[in-house]
Amino acid sequence: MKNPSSGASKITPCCSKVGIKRGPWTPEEDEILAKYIKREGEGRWRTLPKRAGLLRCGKSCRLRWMNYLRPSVKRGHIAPDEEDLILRLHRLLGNRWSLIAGRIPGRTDNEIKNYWNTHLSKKLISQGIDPRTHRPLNPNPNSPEVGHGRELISKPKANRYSTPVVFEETGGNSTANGIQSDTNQLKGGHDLVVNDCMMGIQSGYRRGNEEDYIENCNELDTFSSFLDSLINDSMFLNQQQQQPNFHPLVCSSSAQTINHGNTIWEAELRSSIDTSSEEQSAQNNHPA
DNA sequence: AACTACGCCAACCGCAACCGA
DNA sequence: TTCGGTTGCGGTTGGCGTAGT
Repeated sequence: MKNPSSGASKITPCCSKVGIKRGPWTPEEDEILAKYIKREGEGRWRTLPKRAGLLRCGKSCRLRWMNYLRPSVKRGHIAPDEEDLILRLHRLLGNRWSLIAGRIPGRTDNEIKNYWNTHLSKKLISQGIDPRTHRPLNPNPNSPEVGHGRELISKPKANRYSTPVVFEETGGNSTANGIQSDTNQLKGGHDLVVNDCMMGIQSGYRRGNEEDYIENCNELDTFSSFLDSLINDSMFLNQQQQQPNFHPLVCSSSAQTINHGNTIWEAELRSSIDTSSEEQSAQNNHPA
Protein backbone atom coordinates (compact mmCIF):
# COMPACT_ATOMS: atom_id res chain seq x y z
CA MET A 1 0.00 0.00 0.00
CA LYS A 2 2.57 2.47 1.01
CA ASN A 3 4.95 1.79 -1.78
CA PRO A 4 6.44 5.12 -2.76
CA SER A 5 7.54 3.89 -6.12
CA SER A 6 4.08 2.92 -7.25
CA GLY A 7 1.74 5.43 -8.76
CA ALA A 8 3.86 8.47 -8.05
CA SER A 9 4.84 10.34 -11.16
CA LYS A 10 7.75 11.96 -9.39
CA ILE A 11 9.49 11.01 -6.22
CA THR A 12 11.17 13.67 -4.21
CA PRO A 13 14.43 12.74 -2.52
CA CYS A 14 12.64 13.13 0.78
CA CYS A 15 10.35 10.29 -0.06
CA SER A 16 13.02 7.98 -1.35
CA LYS A 17 13.30 5.12 1.06
CA VAL A 18 16.85 4.12 0.20
CA GLY A 19 18.62 3.89 3.53
CA ILE A 20 15.81 5.69 5.25
CA LYS A 21 14.44 4.27 8.46
CA ARG A 22 10.70 4.10 8.93
CA GLY A 23 8.27 3.23 11.66
CA PRO A 24 8.14 4.29 15.28
CA TRP A 25 10.80 6.57 16.63
CA THR A 26 13.15 5.30 19.29
CA PRO A 27 14.02 7.34 22.39
CA GLU A 28 17.54 7.71 21.02
CA GLU A 29 16.27 9.21 17.79
CA ASP A 30 13.98 11.52 19.72
CA GLU A 31 16.88 12.73 21.78
CA ILE A 32 19.06 13.36 18.76
CA LEU A 33 16.32 15.28 17.00
CA ALA A 34 15.31 17.31 20.04
CA LYS A 35 18.87 18.23 20.86
CA TYR A 36 19.63 19.20 17.30
CA ILE A 37 16.58 21.41 16.95
CA LYS A 38 17.28 23.03 20.29
CA ARG A 39 20.75 23.81 19.09
CA GLU A 40 20.07 24.74 15.48
CA GLY A 41 16.39 25.61 15.45
CA GLU A 42 13.55 24.40 13.28
CA GLY A 43 13.49 24.47 9.51
CA ARG A 44 15.46 23.12 6.58
CA TRP A 45 13.79 19.82 7.25
CA ARG A 46 15.03 18.16 4.14
CA THR A 47 18.65 18.46 5.09
CA LEU A 48 18.09 18.20 8.81
CA PRO A 49 18.33 14.41 9.09
CA LYS A 50 21.72 14.36 7.47
CA ARG A 51 22.99 17.26 9.54
CA ALA A 52 21.63 15.73 12.72
CA GLY A 53 22.80 12.26 11.88
CA LEU A 54 19.39 10.66 11.62
CA LEU A 55 18.38 7.99 9.14
CA ARG A 56 14.99 9.56 8.66
CA CYS A 57 13.44 11.64 5.95
CA GLY A 58 12.85 15.32 6.59
CA LYS A 59 9.12 14.91 6.58
CA SER A 60 9.33 12.32 9.28
CA CYS A 61 11.58 14.54 11.40
CA ARG A 62 9.27 17.48 11.04
CA LEU A 63 6.24 15.41 11.94
CA ARG A 64 7.94 13.92 14.94
CA TRP A 65 8.97 17.32 16.20
CA MET A 66 5.66 19.00 15.54
CA ASN A 67 3.45 16.28 16.96
CA TYR A 68 5.52 14.89 19.76
CA LEU A 69 8.79 16.51 20.71
CA ARG A 70 7.92 20.19 20.68
CA PRO A 71 7.98 21.49 24.26
CA SER A 72 4.67 23.26 23.76
CA VAL A 73 2.86 20.09 22.85
CA LYS A 74 0.32 19.17 25.46
CA ARG A 75 -0.33 15.49 25.42
CA GLY A 76 -2.92 13.34 27.05
CA HIS A 77 -6.55 13.65 27.96
CA ILE A 78 -8.60 16.22 26.11
CA ALA A 79 -10.65 18.20 28.55
CA PRO A 80 -14.38 18.71 28.08
CA ASP A 81 -13.92 22.37 27.28
CA GLU A 82 -11.35 21.48 24.67
CA GLU A 83 -13.72 18.93 23.23
CA ASP A 84 -16.49 21.47 23.10
CA LEU A 85 -14.19 23.90 21.36
CA ILE A 86 -13.14 21.31 18.83
CA LEU A 87 -16.76 20.59 18.03
CA ARG A 88 -17.63 24.19 17.50
CA LEU A 89 -14.53 24.94 15.49
CA HIS A 90 -15.09 21.89 13.36
CA ARG A 91 -18.60 22.95 12.67
CA LEU A 92 -17.24 26.28 11.60
CA LEU A 93 -14.11 25.20 9.78
CA GLY A 94 -14.66 21.63 8.71
CA ASN A 95 -11.69 19.31 8.56
CA ARG A 96 -9.16 22.11 8.81
CA TRP A 97 -7.28 20.46 11.57
CA SER A 98 -4.36 22.81 11.56
CA LEU A 99 -6.66 25.79 11.89
CA ILE A 100 -8.55 24.12 14.69
CA ALA A 101 -5.33 23.14 16.39
CA GLY A 102 -4.16 26.70 16.10
CA ARG A 103 -6.99 27.75 18.39
CA ILE A 104 -6.34 25.11 21.00
CA PRO A 105 -3.05 25.69 22.77
CA GLY A 106 -0.77 22.71 23.00
CA ARG A 107 -2.81 20.49 20.74
CA THR A 108 -1.59 19.35 17.36
CA ASP A 109 -3.58 18.96 14.21
CA ASN A 110 -2.80 15.27 14.17
CA GLU A 111 -4.03 14.81 17.71
CA ILE A 112 -7.23 16.69 17.06
CA LYS A 113 -7.80 14.82 13.84
CA ASN A 114 -7.32 11.51 15.60
CA TYR A 115 -9.55 12.54 18.47
CA TRP A 116 -12.22 13.62 16.06
CA ASN A 117 -12.10 10.43 14.05
CA THR A 118 -12.03 8.11 17.04
CA HIS A 119 -14.25 9.90 19.51
CA LEU A 120 -16.19 12.91 18.38
CA SER A 121 -17.44 11.69 15.04
CA LYS A 122 -18.77 8.56 16.66
CA LYS A 123 -20.28 10.58 19.44
CA LEU A 124 -22.12 12.74 16.94
CA ILE A 125 -23.29 9.73 14.95
CA SER A 126 -24.60 8.08 18.08
CA GLN A 127 -26.62 11.21 18.68
CA GLY A 128 -28.01 11.18 15.18
CA ILE A 129 -25.83 13.96 13.88
CA ASP A 130 -23.82 13.85 10.71
CA PRO A 131 -20.26 14.63 11.86
CA ARG A 132 -19.39 16.03 8.46
CA THR A 133 -22.22 18.53 8.24
CA HIS A 134 -23.26 18.76 11.89
CA ARG A 135 -26.78 18.20 10.75
CA PRO A 136 -29.26 15.53 11.80
CA LEU A 137 -28.79 12.19 10.14
CA ASN A 138 -31.78 10.74 8.25
CA PRO A 139 -33.72 13.96 8.35
CA ASN A 140 -37.30 14.16 7.25
CA PRO A 141 -37.11 14.92 3.52
CA ASN A 142 -40.35 16.86 3.68
CA SER A 143 -39.01 19.17 6.25
CA PRO A 144 -38.25 22.64 4.92
CA GLU A 145 -35.20 22.66 7.08
CA VAL A 146 -33.58 19.78 5.35
CA GLY A 147 -30.70 20.92 3.27
CA HIS A 148 -31.26 24.50 4.17
CA GLY A 149 -29.62 26.91 6.43
CA ARG A 150 -25.95 27.67 6.46
CA GLU A 151 -23.10 25.48 7.20
CA LEU A 152 -19.44 25.22 6.79
CA ILE A 153 -18.20 22.10 5.23
CA SER A 154 -14.76 20.81 4.50
CA LYS A 155 -13.62 21.10 0.96
CA PRO A 156 -12.62 18.27 -1.26
CA LYS A 157 -8.93 17.81 -1.26
CA ALA A 158 -8.42 19.29 -4.68
CA ASN A 159 -9.55 22.72 -3.58
CA ARG A 160 -8.74 22.74 0.03
CA TYR A 161 -6.85 25.99 -0.07
CA SER A 162 -8.88 27.81 -2.64
CA THR A 163 -12.30 28.51 -1.22
CA PRO A 164 -12.31 26.90 2.13
CA VAL A 165 -15.49 28.33 3.48
CA VAL A 166 -18.63 29.26 1.65
CA PHE A 167 -21.85 30.46 3.10
CA GLU A 168 -24.65 30.59 0.69
CA GLU A 169 -27.86 32.41 1.19
CA THR A 170 -30.62 32.53 -1.36
CA GLY A 171 -33.69 34.57 -0.76
CA GLY A 172 -35.59 33.91 2.40
CA ASN A 173 -34.38 30.40 2.76
CA SER A 174 -30.76 29.75 3.30
CA THR A 175 -29.37 26.85 1.41
CA ALA A 176 -26.39 24.73 1.96
CA ASN A 177 -25.51 22.36 -0.77
CA GLY A 178 -22.74 20.62 1.03
CA ILE A 179 -19.35 20.96 -0.54
CA GLN A 180 -18.94 24.14 -2.47
CA SER A 181 -16.05 25.05 -4.60
CA ASP A 182 -17.32 27.72 -6.89
CA THR A 183 -16.75 31.22 -5.65
CA ASN A 184 -19.45 32.38 -8.02
CA GLN A 185 -21.89 30.92 -5.60
CA LEU A 186 -20.90 33.40 -3.00
CA LYS A 187 -23.72 35.64 -2.13
CA GLY A 188 -23.98 38.35 0.41
CA GLY A 189 -21.42 40.52 2.08
CA HIS A 190 -20.75 38.36 5.07
CA ASP A 191 -20.09 35.42 2.87
CA LEU A 192 -17.41 37.32 1.09
CA VAL A 193 -15.92 38.64 4.26
CA VAL A 194 -15.54 35.24 5.78
CA ASN A 195 -14.28 33.72 2.58
CA ASP A 196 -11.70 36.41 2.10
CA CYS A 197 -10.58 36.07 5.65
CA MET A 198 -10.14 32.38 5.27
CA MET A 199 -8.13 32.92 2.15
CA GLY A 200 -5.92 35.22 4.11
CA ILE A 201 -5.55 32.80 6.93
CA GLN A 202 -4.79 29.98 4.63
CA SER A 203 -2.13 31.71 2.64
CA GLY A 204 -0.67 33.46 5.60
CA TYR A 205 -0.41 30.80 8.16
CA ARG A 206 0.92 28.30 5.74
CA ARG A 207 4.06 30.24 5.24
CA GLY A 208 4.19 32.54 8.16
CA ASN A 209 4.02 35.74 6.13
CA GLU A 210 1.59 37.16 8.56
CA GLU A 211 2.56 40.75 8.07
CA ASP A 212 1.81 40.56 4.38
CA TYR A 213 -1.62 39.18 4.66
CA ILE A 214 -2.52 41.23 7.64
CA GLU A 215 -1.77 44.29 5.57
CA ASN A 216 -3.77 43.00 2.65
CA CYS A 217 -6.61 41.42 4.52
CA ASN A 218 -7.88 43.31 7.51
CA GLU A 219 -10.66 40.80 7.76
CA LEU A 220 -8.20 38.44 9.35
CA ASP A 221 -8.77 40.18 12.61
CA THR A 222 -12.44 39.93 11.99
CA PHE A 223 -12.28 36.23 11.54
CA SER A 224 -9.85 35.76 14.34
CA SER A 225 -12.09 37.75 16.61
CA PHE A 226 -14.96 35.65 15.46
CA LEU A 227 -13.10 32.54 16.44
CA ASP A 228 -12.27 34.10 19.75
CA SER A 229 -15.91 34.87 20.25
CA LEU A 230 -16.69 31.26 19.61
CA ILE A 231 -14.18 30.24 22.18
CA ASN A 232 -15.46 32.60 24.78
CA ASP A 233 -19.05 33.04 23.81
CA SER A 234 -21.44 33.13 26.65
CA MET A 235 -24.24 32.50 24.22
CA PHE A 236 -23.28 28.89 24.10
CA LEU A 237 -23.55 28.56 27.82
CA ASN A 238 -26.75 30.53 27.91
CA GLN A 239 -28.31 28.16 25.45
CA GLN A 240 -27.49 25.28 27.65
CA GLN A 241 -29.18 26.97 30.55
CA GLN A 242 -32.21 28.21 28.70
CA GLN A 243 -33.05 25.18 26.57
CA PRO A 244 -33.88 22.10 28.60
CA ASN A 245 -33.39 19.88 25.59
CA PHE A 246 -30.38 21.73 24.40
CA HIS A 247 -27.47 19.49 23.64
CA PRO A 248 -23.99 20.92 23.34
CA LEU A 249 -23.19 18.89 20.28
CA VAL A 250 -25.96 20.39 18.27
CA CYS A 251 -25.76 23.79 19.81
CA SER A 252 -25.70 26.24 16.96
CA SER A 253 -27.07 23.91 14.34
CA SER A 254 -30.23 23.44 16.29
CA ALA A 255 -30.46 27.14 16.79
CA GLN A 256 -29.94 27.92 13.16
CA THR A 257 -32.57 25.53 11.92
CA ILE A 258 -35.01 27.05 14.32
CA ASN A 259 -34.15 30.55 13.31
CA HIS A 260 -33.77 29.91 9.58
CA GLY A 261 -32.26 32.99 8.01
CA ASN A 262 -31.14 34.71 11.16
CA THR A 263 -28.77 32.17 12.53
CA ILE A 264 -27.11 32.33 15.84
CA TRP A 265 -23.73 32.30 14.40
CA GLU A 266 -24.53 34.80 11.73
CA ALA A 267 -25.30 37.08 14.60
CA GLU A 268 -22.05 36.11 16.14
CA LEU A 269 -20.24 36.96 12.97
CA ARG A 270 -22.01 40.27 12.62
CA SER A 271 -21.21 41.08 16.18
CA SER A 272 -17.67 40.04 15.64
CA ILE A 273 -17.32 42.17 12.53
CA ASP A 274 -18.73 45.17 14.31
CA THR A 275 -16.59 44.84 17.36
CA SER A 276 -13.46 43.84 15.57
CA SER A 277 -13.63 46.81 13.25
CA GLU A 278 -13.57 48.98 16.29
CA GLU A 279 -10.79 47.01 17.80
CA GLN A 280 -8.67 47.05 14.69
CA SER A 281 -7.74 50.63 15.14
CA ALA A 282 -6.36 49.88 18.56
CA GLN A 283 -4.97 46.50 17.75
CA ASN A 284 -2.41 46.35 15.00
CA ASN A 285 -1.29 42.82 15.48
CA HIS A 286 -3.20 39.79 16.52
CA PRO A 287 -1.70 36.55 17.77
CA ALA A 288 -2.77 33.96 15.21
C1' DA B 1 -4.53 -19.72 27.32
C1' DA B 2 -5.49 -18.71 22.65
C1' DC B 3 -7.75 -16.30 19.34
C1' DT B 4 -10.43 -12.49 17.39
C1' DA B 5 -12.25 -7.94 17.05
C1' DC B 6 -11.86 -3.45 17.91
C1' DG B 7 -10.00 1.12 19.32
C1' DC B 8 -6.40 4.24 19.41
C1' DC B 9 -2.80 6.92 17.57
C1' DA B 10 1.82 7.57 15.54
C1' DA B 11 3.48 7.74 11.21
C1' DC B 12 3.25 7.76 6.24
C1' DC B 13 1.62 9.35 1.70
C1' DG B 14 0.10 12.35 -1.96
C1' DC B 15 -1.02 16.74 -3.11
C1' DA B 16 -1.00 21.68 -3.36
C1' DA B 17 0.92 26.08 -1.98
C1' DC B 18 4.82 28.64 -1.45
C1' DC B 19 9.41 30.35 -2.52
C1' DG B 20 13.48 31.46 -4.88
C1' DA B 21 16.44 31.09 -8.89
C1' DT C 1 6.93 33.83 -16.24
C1' DT C 2 8.42 29.34 -15.47
C1' DC C 3 10.10 25.65 -12.96
C1' DG C 4 12.20 22.84 -9.45
C1' DG C 5 12.70 22.30 -4.59
C1' DT C 6 10.64 22.69 -0.03
C1' DT C 7 7.09 22.85 3.28
C1' DG C 8 2.70 21.98 5.32
C1' DC C 9 -1.82 19.96 5.19
C1' DG C 10 -5.44 16.38 5.32
C1' DG C 11 -6.46 11.57 4.44
C1' DT C 12 -5.18 7.10 5.37
C1' DT C 13 -2.77 3.11 7.11
C1' DG C 14 -0.47 -0.15 10.16
C1' DG C 15 0.90 -1.68 14.54
C1' DC C 16 0.08 -2.11 19.25
C1' DG C 17 -2.81 -2.71 23.28
C1' DT C 18 -6.94 -4.37 25.24
C1' DA C 19 -11.51 -6.20 25.72
C1' DG C 20 -14.38 -9.94 24.55
C1' DT C 21 -15.23 -14.81 23.48
